[in-house]
Amino acid sequence: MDKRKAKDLLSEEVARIGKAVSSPKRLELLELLAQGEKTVDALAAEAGIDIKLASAHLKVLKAARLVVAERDGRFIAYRLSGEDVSALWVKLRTVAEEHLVELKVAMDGIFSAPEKLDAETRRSLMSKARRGDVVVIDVRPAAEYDNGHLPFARSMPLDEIRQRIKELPADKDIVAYCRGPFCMMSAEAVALLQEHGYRAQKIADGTAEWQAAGLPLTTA
Amino acid sequence: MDKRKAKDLLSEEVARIGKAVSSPKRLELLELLAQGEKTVDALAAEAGIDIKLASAHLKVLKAARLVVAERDGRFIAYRLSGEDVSALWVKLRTVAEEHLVELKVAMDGIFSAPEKLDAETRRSLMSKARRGDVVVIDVRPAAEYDNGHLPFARSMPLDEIRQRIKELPADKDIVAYCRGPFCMMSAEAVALLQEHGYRAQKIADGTAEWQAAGLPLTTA
DNA sequence: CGCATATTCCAACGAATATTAGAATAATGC
DNA sequence: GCATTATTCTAATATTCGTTGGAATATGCG
Repeated sequence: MDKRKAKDLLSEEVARIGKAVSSPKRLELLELLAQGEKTVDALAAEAGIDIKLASAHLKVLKAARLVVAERDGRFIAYRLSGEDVSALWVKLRTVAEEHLVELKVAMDGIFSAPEKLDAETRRSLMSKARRGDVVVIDVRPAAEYDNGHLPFARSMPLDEIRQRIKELPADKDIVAYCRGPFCMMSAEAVALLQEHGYRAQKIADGTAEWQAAGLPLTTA
Repeated sequence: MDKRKAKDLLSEEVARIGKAVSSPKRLELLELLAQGEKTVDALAAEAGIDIKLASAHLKVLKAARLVVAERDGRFIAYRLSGEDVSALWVKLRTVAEEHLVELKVAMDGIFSAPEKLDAETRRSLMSKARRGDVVVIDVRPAAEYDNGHLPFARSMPLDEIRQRIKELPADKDIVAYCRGPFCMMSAEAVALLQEHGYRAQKIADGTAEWQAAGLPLTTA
């Protein structure tokens, strides 16, 4: 029967996407690229791998059309080929979080307070932020903030908080977010702020999670 | 820095899900399981592979916690471990459909009319079905229909259509669906109905797509 | 108990993959 | 044009994965 061959062909094509997301390193690259366009250089440095290896992995992602490359002067910038790729990364991660006990255990060991958000919490956070009852800070590097951020959030990169801490109101609740549930920057920011007497907490959402929940981002 | 190790650990866990969905055969098994619980036997037969191989692939899926097995008498029935797994399959497929030119070409070669649905089309289909202006038929095996089906749809398995064709109204539009965009049953059903003078068309959605679009199923 | 059926386990092979090192390419700036 | 920087390509390695065949396990039935 020829139906078999047709079906195999279709499954094989989808498996190209599956293969692309079957490597830990590539998933980390996707998470980074979900924050915006980045050079091979920057990706390798942030993922803690050799540039050659990063290049090889990016080639695989490109072959699966999950990312596109564009030369920008001497550098080559990679970016996700669409919003749906970011959503796929979120879906993979949430399925893993839901079903893999090992991942739950690992996360409990790394993050003291998970702070997962549901639709209602997200909504109430936004109305509080709109009224100014809480200050939402984006602790990622400024370039990532510029690429898109939560509504009403202000940029306060982790490595600038020490110097700029005076800019934050001491009498208000501060909510920090970063790249998502696997990112440790918001936790560090919260620790730093609490040391200085601020009422700070983190949320697990990053821009990818926010967008996957159907909520809009602000692109400055 | 220890952050690296933590991050690697988290990525590795998610990659377990990625690895599980990196094989064409396993994806096909997931598509089948999205239609409901099935035995190893049935899965192997429908996927066109050896039982041993099916068992091996199911073991991988089970290790990634995407499926759960339960012994039922002499048989072992597998089922998806959650609705989110079905949604992951849909997401993988839609990303592939969106970005892989090769897949688009392959689908154009296999299916003459794609009939993708958007939110508005789905809504209008349902109101027409509710009013009885169209007859929605589920051409999958009866067991899959029983496991969950589109609202207002009636079961009319592909291999029973010939005998039961008189049950269908000749003066109404008939809309057939099956397991999803990769499934060929609805196309065959439509061809058969049109041969007999019925006004029939297919839609790409299966129950997984319907559910992933946020719409409810009916479980008989 | 012993036989039939359904499924898994084990071993083995070739194919595909991740990683590293070294050479090659491509654009920039003097 | 030449050195510099960023990236990719090629080749080589160890490892993992898909697949198949044969043995083992578990359940139901007479």
